[in-house]
Amino acid sequence: MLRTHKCGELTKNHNEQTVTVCGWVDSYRNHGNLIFIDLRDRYGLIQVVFDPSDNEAAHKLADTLRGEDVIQATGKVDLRRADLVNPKIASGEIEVRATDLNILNKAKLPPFTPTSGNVPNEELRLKYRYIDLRRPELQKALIMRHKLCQAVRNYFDAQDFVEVETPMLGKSTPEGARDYLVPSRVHPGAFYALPQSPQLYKQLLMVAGMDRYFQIARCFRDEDLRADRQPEFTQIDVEMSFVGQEDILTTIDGLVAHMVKSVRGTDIQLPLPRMTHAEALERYGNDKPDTRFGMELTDVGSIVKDSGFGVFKSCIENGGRVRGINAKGAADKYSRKNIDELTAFVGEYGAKGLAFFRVKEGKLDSPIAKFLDDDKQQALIQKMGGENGDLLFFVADQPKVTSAALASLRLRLGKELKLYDPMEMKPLWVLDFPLYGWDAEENRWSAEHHPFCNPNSEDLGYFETDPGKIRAQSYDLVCNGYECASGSVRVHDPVVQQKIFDFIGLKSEEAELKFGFLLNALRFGAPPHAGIALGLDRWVMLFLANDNIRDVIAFPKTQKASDLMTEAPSTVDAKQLRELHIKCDLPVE
RNA sequence: GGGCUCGUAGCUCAAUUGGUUAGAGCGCCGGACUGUCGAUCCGGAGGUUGCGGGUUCGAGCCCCGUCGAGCUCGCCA
Repeated sequence: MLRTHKCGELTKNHNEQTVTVCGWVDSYRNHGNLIFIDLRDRYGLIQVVFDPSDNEAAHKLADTLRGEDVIQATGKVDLRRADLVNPKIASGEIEVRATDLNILNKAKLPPFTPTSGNVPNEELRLKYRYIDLRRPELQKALIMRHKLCQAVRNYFDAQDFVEVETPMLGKSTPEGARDYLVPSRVHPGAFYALPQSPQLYKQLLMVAGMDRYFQIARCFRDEDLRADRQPEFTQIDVEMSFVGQEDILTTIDGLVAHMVKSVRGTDIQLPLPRMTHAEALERYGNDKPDTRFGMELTDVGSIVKDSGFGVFKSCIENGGRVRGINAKGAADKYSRKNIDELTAFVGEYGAKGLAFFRVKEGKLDSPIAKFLDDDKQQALIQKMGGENGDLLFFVADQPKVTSAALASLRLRLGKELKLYDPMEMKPLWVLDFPLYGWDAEENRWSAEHHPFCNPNSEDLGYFETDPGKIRAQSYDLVCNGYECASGSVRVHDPVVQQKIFDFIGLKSEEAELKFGFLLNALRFGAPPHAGIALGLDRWVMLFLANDNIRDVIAFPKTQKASDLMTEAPSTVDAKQLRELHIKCDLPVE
């Protein structure tokens, strides 16, 4: 060991002890005859003092120290005089009077100073990620991530779950996200796919009788990225046999409570609230509601359908809806210009306009208020729960557009008006998702969750009449507007599974080819089973109240899925390609 | 694939309507200094304004293209 103590662990209890510490030079203050170094490691800072009367050579060497140099210093821990205590750092009551200095690695001038407080642009941070990761904030995120994983493993282990590793090199399957492919050298022209999730393997583990499985599993999806999406991410993957939906919900309720307790030290009330998919869409406009604040969507179609405002009226006549939200007390906080910006904002979701009214002296104040008579104005104010000073927004459009536009507007206003505490966590279950959605592009029904999800037994009659009405035995766990877990009761009957493949237009030969192993397994004694997967990255984000997934991943990729540090992906040698029987057909400019 | 924002010194940013030699703070280099902790003081170096083209008497600023980063719609069972 090159050190006897960590920088951040020294306290006044170590007074008079001779210690050796190692770390990075965080800052230096050179007074000529007296040199102060703040030495940093993962655990904190300690001030090291070099006095020529302690050791002239060490003092002389300390004169050359600069930021981010890695050093080893030996000396006696000394209580600081009361007037010299630095309350800003944990070890501020003490310092190390160095009698020896060893420069372990003289650092080049770094492209940025990780602990200066001004954070450089992300491009630079990602290129020099190893320097960026010296920032205590990122170290905190990685440590929390580790703690969370530990809590997850403890929770499941205590309940007889077994963590099983499943293959990274698997089979490409239709449905779902685009696969990352890995060419096979020994099977010319054939490819493995990296897992989008261990979905099929975990079901096969149930057939194998593992009964209770979990895995902290890396998953890969080759789709366009977002602030909360990386091409490779981590799932807490769970599957159980001989259980139904209720058992999964209860098990995961317990897991969430355990995670919150482990990370935050606080208790969360169980069971977690539940809401149907239909209710979420109606009240919040999306299937992942942020329930930390109100401002729920209100339908005012019945009031405006025969009003003098043509936009509202014709919208209703054409099968659309008029819905609105009430930004309490925001009438003076949004200028005409701000509202124009909001109009453009909802335009991104297909809304052709954004009607707004300020509630003023008990009436509506707006360029379009004149189209609504007194009775309608009063009815609107009442329905929206309007009070003087409120700002009402309405979108008149096709139902889906009103949902999407108002859901996003609500989130934006909630954030801008600071309607919630960013540290608060409000998880809830969203249940009764539709099993199928109409895929206009492919002109067929397709599975909303995945094709292994069991239909709600009450809805089987809709297969022939109205497939969009079939509810799935699936469930999402939503927290603060993020989908952070998703699962379902699986099909364990090969006949039903075949029927579903038929229904989504997967020809039986193709189903046999792509999923034959699953259908086969279901024929060999498959227990009823159900499962779920939690997005680990998103949970870490939630616990840190962070909205950027890259800040909770040690080595993340950019939006174009490249690694700025290693410069992956990259071209490879012609020899490698030949071995893989691959020729590149690059796009021509 | 579409929309929007950004790119100026090592870093964070500024630069009036398109107008002289592109500035500041931090950092860096040299010097001074025995109690600092965002040390202080004195001096200094540091720029192909991402790249390419265009408009103009004149471009960091306007236009077109391109590269990169971010946000987002589509996409993500």
